[in-house]
Amino acid sequence: MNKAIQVLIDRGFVKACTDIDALSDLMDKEPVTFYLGTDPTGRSLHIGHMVPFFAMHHLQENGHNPIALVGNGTAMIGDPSGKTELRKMLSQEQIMDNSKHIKEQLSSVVDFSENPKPGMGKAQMKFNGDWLLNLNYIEFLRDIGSQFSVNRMLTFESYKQRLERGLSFIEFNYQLLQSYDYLTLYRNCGARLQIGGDDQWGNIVAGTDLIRRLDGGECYGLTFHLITRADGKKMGKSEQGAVFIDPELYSPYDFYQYWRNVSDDDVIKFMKLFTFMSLDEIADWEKVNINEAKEKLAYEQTRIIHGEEEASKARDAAKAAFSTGGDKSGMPSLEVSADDLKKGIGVIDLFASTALCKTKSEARRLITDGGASLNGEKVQDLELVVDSSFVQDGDIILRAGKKRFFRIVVK
RNA sequence: GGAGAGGUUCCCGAGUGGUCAAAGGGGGCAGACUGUAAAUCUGUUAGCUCAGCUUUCGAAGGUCCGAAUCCUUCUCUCUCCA
Repeated sequence: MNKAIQVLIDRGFVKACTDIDALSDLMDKEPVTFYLGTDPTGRSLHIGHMVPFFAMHHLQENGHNPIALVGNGTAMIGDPSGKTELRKMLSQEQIMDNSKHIKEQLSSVVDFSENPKPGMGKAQMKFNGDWLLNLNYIEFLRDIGSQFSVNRMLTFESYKQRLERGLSFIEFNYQLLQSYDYLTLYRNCGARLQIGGDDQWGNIVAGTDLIRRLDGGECYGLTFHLITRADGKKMGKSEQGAVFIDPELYSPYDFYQYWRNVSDDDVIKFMKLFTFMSLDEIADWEKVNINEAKEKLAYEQTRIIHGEEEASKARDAAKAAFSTGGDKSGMPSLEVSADDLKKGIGVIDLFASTALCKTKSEARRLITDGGASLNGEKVQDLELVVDSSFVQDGDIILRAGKKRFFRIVVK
């Protein structure tokens, strides 16, 4: 088996391949240009999106050339695969704005530099709007549409669910557009492989079929497991919503905490998928205390996404919160002026002004339930007024429940 | 175009004139137990100036002392027919 593919198999990525032996031979023979598409439907990617990009990283490291395709064209349509409902229509401006963010975010995992290190593949980024947005409808139907059998499409697993709940024609076209992407990248960039999550299987196979029919070219598809957590929840979803890559939407501290709190059963699996640690190193972590392994996982993952400095800050802040010592500065915080504090702030207002509680009712409830603490002391009184006398070492530490901390910094 | 069904609080889903801020489940939050894990049990889950008040049941009007529940118009979704 080809080395690059073996890496992906060993790390637990691979779910299915159109022809793994043929693909392996091809990759042994020459560097392969491969692509992965993402539709910019949100302002930020979340960690669930990242699995195939980590795979892309490993393939690049082994000398193959990635194309990150940003679907600013397909984002106008919406992919029905794996979804139960029609995607909300996005405006062109939103999509372009999203695309910009995504480009930056991918750089943490994939090296887009002009001159990558020797032995590494050269990566590029493409936008499918470049060829999709100005398509001529009639021409497209004649050239591409004629190659697709509706009967066959209807048998695809990805449409089954939607056939029951309703599928609009616009989404039914998605597969044709994604196939056309593949065809275009095959023709213009020599792409021979498309990778993606397993929900993309149908779309990917449709693409290889199209290329074979029109150009007689042999191309491949490789899909990865859709990652689920041991508790059955969707990867990348936290209680608050998606775990975004963008630090504005999801702070590095919370990001670190997300990984710090994964289930025992997921730790090793996630190390393989979401870090660049070698398999040998991971095997060593398997032997040590599971809690330390979680810390390592959280640190590594945060380092990759947010950088060394943020990762250390997040780790120190977590230490400060959960044990003693450590630098608290990475903890989510809010500045309050010394004057305001002198006057005193009601506990309810104080909690409600932080990310700990969204509303005053929620703050009231939290205190009533006995889940709120100030500097480690449980808040008993709803009427309590917090003033300067509560300040210790320049700040006040609020806590909701056992593990949500917030720092009030006096200015 | 015709016929029918339906849009309920974060989600699913009850509710057909007052006892409805709305059953039940899921999810979330909190408490107990723990290892910042899982499982389990308990409480809680619209907002606020919180034993009171205000805004919610697709939208806008109307009937009534009183509507999520009745009427009118609009709108969206689904199913069947052409």
